[in-house]
Amino acid sequence: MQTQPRYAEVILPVPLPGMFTYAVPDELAEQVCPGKRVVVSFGKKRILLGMVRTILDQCNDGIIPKEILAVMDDKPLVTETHLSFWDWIVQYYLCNPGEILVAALPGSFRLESETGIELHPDFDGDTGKLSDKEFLVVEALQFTPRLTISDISEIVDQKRVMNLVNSLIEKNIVVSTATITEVYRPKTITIVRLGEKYHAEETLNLLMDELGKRAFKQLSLLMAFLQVAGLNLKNAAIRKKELVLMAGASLSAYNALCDKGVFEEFSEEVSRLGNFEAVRNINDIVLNEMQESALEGIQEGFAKNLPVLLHGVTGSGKTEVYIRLMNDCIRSGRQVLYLLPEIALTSQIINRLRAYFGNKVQLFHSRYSEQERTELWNRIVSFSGLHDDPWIIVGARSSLFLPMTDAGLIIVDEEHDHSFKQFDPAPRYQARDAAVMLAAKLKIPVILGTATPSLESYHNARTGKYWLVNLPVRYGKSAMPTVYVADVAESQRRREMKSHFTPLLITHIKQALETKQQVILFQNRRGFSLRVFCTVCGWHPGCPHCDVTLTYHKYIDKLKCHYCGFQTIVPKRCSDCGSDEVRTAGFGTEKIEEDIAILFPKARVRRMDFDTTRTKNAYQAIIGDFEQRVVDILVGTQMVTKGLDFSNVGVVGVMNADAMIAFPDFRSHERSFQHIVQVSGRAGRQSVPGFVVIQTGRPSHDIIKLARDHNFTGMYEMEINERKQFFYPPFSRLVKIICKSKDARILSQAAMLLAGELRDTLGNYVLGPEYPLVSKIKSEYIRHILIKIVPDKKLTAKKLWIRHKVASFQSNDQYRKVRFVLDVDPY
DNA sequence: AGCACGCCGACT
DNA sequence: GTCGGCGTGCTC
Repeated sequence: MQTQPRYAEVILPVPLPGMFTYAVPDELAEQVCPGKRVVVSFGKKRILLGMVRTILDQCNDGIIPKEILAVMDDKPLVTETHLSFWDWIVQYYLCNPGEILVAALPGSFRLESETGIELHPDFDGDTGKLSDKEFLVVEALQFTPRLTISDISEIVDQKRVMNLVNSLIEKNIVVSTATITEVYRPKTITIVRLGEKYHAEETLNLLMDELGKRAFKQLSLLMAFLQVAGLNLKNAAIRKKELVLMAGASLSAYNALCDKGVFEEFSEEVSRLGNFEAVRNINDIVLNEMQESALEGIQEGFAKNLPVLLHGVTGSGKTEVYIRLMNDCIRSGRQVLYLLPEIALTSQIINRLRAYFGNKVQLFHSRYSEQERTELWNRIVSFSGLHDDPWIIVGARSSLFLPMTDAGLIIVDEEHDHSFKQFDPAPRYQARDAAVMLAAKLKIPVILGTATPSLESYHNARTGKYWLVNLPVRYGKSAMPTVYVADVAESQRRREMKSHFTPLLITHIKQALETKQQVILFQNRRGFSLRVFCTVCGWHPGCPHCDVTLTYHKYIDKLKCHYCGFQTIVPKRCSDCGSDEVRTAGFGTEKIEEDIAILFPKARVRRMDFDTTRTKNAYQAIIGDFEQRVVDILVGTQMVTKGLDFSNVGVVGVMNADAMIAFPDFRSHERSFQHIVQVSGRAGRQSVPGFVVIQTGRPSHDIIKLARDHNFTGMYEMEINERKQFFYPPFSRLVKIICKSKDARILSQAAMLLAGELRDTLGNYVLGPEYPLVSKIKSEYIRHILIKIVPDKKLTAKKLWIRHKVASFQSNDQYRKVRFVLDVDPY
């Protein structure tokens, strides 16, 4: 016999440590349970939707709990396992539970109320004793039943409005209300049917004669309807939009027919998530010998209950292996979660998966609208194993929080990718690592797949924590691409460079275009784009709010800051020495796009970078065009390096490998290797032989040679030794403390002092404070303190200690203005 | 994070 | 007086 819940610990959508205890009123006792949302009052005015985490039968001393006001859900939205996963993230990544709630639930599930006022039911309409402003408010309330505080602000054109509101409340003229409204509405479409009267042939013929005399547009609407309906007059239903479009008629003609009762409108609920038919059979997938043995290897790892690291070279056919595993999982009645690092990749993979699994596949990522997310959540919560239920979720890192009730397999593709780590805002979690933890909690298998494993994962495989499976050969007839290293310095000396292209790269591009093959050009950073500088004194305009040089954007003919969005016109004169010798230099994707168009005027060039992929479908459009071969040359940033699968790429050019390698960061070599090998992997899939040209000023650099030879283990051995020697991950764990303040002096002081205090206990495991690469963003100065921790049993305790230390330091009166952000396992 | 409260300077 | 600005403290 279970006792009645008396108290509940509730997670609230606020960035505060810990949870809040609320009393469970008797009438709600049967409904309250972990994983359901509840309405509670928080602070003086706020009404919030929170998530019940635990039931308590006692309440801690010293707090007077308020009562839960209402329970929002019939059944838990989130399972106990997922809630315990949330607990883990809070503890491991040192964030607040509320931050996870915000990251996990679609906005519409955690709506916050806005306080408002309504007319008091007993108000007699006597406005005589009111001030002018009070009168304005009361007058407005005659027209709208409810006003929010900000509405009132606007009406009386005054910022502070509480005095006014309070006086109205005291006079019993208005009452204050706070309501929670759920905003999710299913999407509906309008369906048109033929009015019953016209089901009979005679009436219909009469009508047509009638319309034929003068109402031609109406007639054409009717004809269009009949054409689609065919013999099925009675039951035919057509979308209003389609019908009007087909007939080329206007809405007024359509409405006229509705008024006559010829057409009847119905509204029908439809999914925002689309509808897809499976067009291919799983059995058509024929795995080669290598893939078969990889599949066996994976199953062996599953049997040992170990996370599996699938190291398959680019183009080795990992996806086919995944599809087989997914199919097995689904057939055993369980769901699959397929994580990808970025939206750019989802659009390609989703098409491949939908061909086999149709509606069973659902996409999910941050560019989904609130409504779409809510619909998917609802469908997942009510998952019951039906044919069209969401069996396979393909998504970016936030899909880890989808409350899948019957998950049976997690796949993390491109596991090495850094965008699995969320940086801002909290929770700053690494989705790949979190996925391994989630799988452990769910007691289900997990695969991490990649052509270039992260050092961390590969180290785990070497030390027996993960199970390693190799897929060392490309699928089908394609061979690994031939990689050339082009010496930029040498070509410059010989004056053979054309813009930023070496003769070697140009030759290969030309060859590829002549044989109707496509080209991908990779330029590593947007930051390396055009800058404006004075040729006399070297002055270059920087952002007034950030510690960066402004970059020139041709399409708007302006200088722009990539950190805060600040824009300004290009100065005609140097503001330092006054000369008018202001020029642009450097090269970004935009510049390359421009230069390549001059070198190959007939080629169709497209650019894929941050600027050209802002909208939800922009990726898909560019990738689609490239797939359809509407584009010959694709110029892009990191986005083009990632797991995209094109069948006709003859040449890949790495425009400048050096900036990547020289990046001041202990992961720069690993990252450069990954980028070069990944982008090279886009070349020569299927039967086309592929070529890669890496342009560099340092052709003898180890990383260049290793990447040229696709020598992953060579890179691993070299880098892992460095990591060991300097005690970096995977041998240590890192916690970065990011210190921010608008006051540069206080910040320096505080960071120095905090680092000193930490050093007193942790010794030289504390590095810094250091100036980060960009030491000022949006008028805020920044310092980093880095702490290395031995990853032993005390890891969690040590992290908690750091958290407490920082919190107590922050309560120092002097350093109130400094904010400290903790980033665990930073990138 | 929000939100209220309280204190101070500016303005009708 | 009253309003806006901003620093401070609290939220079960």
